[in-house]
Amino acid sequence: MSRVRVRFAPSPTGGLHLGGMRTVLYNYLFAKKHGGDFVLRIEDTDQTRFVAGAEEYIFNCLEWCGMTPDESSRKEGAYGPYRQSERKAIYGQYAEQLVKSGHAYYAFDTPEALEQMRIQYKTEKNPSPMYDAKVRQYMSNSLTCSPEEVQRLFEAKTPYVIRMKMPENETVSFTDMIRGEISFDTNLVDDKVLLKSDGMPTYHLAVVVDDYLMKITHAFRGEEWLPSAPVHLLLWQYLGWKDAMPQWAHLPLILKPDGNGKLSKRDGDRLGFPVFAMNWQDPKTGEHTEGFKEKGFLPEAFINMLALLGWSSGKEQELFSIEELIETFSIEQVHKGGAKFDYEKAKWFNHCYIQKQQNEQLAVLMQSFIKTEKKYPSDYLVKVAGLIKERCHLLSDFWAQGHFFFETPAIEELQAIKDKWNTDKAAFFITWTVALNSVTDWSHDILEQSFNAQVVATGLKKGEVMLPLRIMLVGGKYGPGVFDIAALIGKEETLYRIQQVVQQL
RNA sequence: GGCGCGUUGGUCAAUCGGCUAAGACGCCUCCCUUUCACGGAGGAAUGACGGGUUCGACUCCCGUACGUGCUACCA
Repeated sequence: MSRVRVRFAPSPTGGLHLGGMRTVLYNYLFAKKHGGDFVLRIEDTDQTRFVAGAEEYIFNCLEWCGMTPDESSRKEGAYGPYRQSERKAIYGQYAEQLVKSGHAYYAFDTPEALEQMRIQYKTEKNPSPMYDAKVRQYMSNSLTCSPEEVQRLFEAKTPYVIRMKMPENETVSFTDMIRGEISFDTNLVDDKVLLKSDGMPTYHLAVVVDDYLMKITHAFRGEEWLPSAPVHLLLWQYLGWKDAMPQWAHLPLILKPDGNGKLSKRDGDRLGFPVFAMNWQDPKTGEHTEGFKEKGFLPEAFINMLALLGWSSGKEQELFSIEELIETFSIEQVHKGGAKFDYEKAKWFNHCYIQKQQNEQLAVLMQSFIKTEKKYPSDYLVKVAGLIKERCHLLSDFWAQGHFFFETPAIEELQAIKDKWNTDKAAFFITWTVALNSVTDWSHDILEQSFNAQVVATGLKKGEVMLPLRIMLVGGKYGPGVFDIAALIGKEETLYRIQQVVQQL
């Protein structure tokens, strides 16, 4: 069998969403598992939808996840160029070849004529008429015009497209790697435009030609492409490449968490979670969309979560390293049905990966979330990371969970102390801070011993003074052990915080 | 409307004719922790519906319903 070659073929039109990233992942895993090549091909045949920066953005997203293509516009292999706009000259000849063999024809219909046709043939039973075998005989094309007329139109530089001539009464079928046997009736498929009037191919011609020329062996794409599969199948056949056709797999959709339908950027905005892999700013509207990366996701967690959204290994294991995914993944085990995206579960994955992460690395990752000007030594950050990591689902939780390591906190829960405050407690803290003043070995154990001794000496219950102490140091009822916190923030700051609060009571 | 595809707890899902239907997320209770979290122990919650086939069906077949995708000189 020939070397496995797969491709991810996005249009550079905007942010890369979950569905797109998952398509990349499955392609990548499949390629690596079979020792094949992972190709990135930019499908920029629609010049009206071109968005500046979108291609670079795609590269950035793949890089963040460590899924670098083996061949791409940045790393030319033997099958370039990898940008369809730069391959424009290639497609025309194949379209012409199809015209010669009788599988395609020139069509001169203006946009107005097409619209007119759709209105004319529209009925209640057929709300969207197709340019098909019946309709094409009433349109302006090389099937209805005489050769002389066609010649005249060419000479007059009349804009034209090349349309595929769909056969009548045929059944086209193929085996999808996920869904099995699928078949279509050609009477229900229209004469797709293959080559546009600007000389650019449409997706239909371009995928087939490029997949052939790039020797793609397996083609994975979203389920939304299923209805046009017969067009592609026939093209492979008419171009005489049937034996080289890749195996197809149509991936299920990723659905919105509530209600029904395909997950869209809007849902993320509405429900408060990212949909794009990384931050994306639309150059035209200036609209900014937060990505998983900037939201505080670790790429390993993001990938793990994505892999299991529509695929299952069949085992109980849920945490997979990229190597394990490559080892375990199989396209046949991808589900047929769409999966609703669950942000809570996504955060759970991230939480797991944060726990696995070394404190040293976490400290570096968390740095961008510190909101104070002051710089802290890295070993301080490492200690903080170790103390609060288990409370974080996102890297961005770092601040909410550990801000008091970097600033004197506002006392949110002052009332909780006030309610049960009395002179005994006030005396406790005053005498304890005095005792603390002479402590030289400022460590967790010493602090705890000192505190316990003071509790015994005053006859108070430990719990009565523990909670106030926590609130004095943290501002609220949360966070790591109080003596850990005190030990880390240091003597001066600890005493300062206690005194500040005691004064307010 | 037509065509395609899909349908196991709230969500992700296991099962490839033997089910008293795994597991995970989330939720609830309890334990641990004089905070929160982590961890531990429990709990509630599932085969869209109707027909077949079969000793036996969540698993196979057929209908129905529902959902979703497509139906552009967009991908």
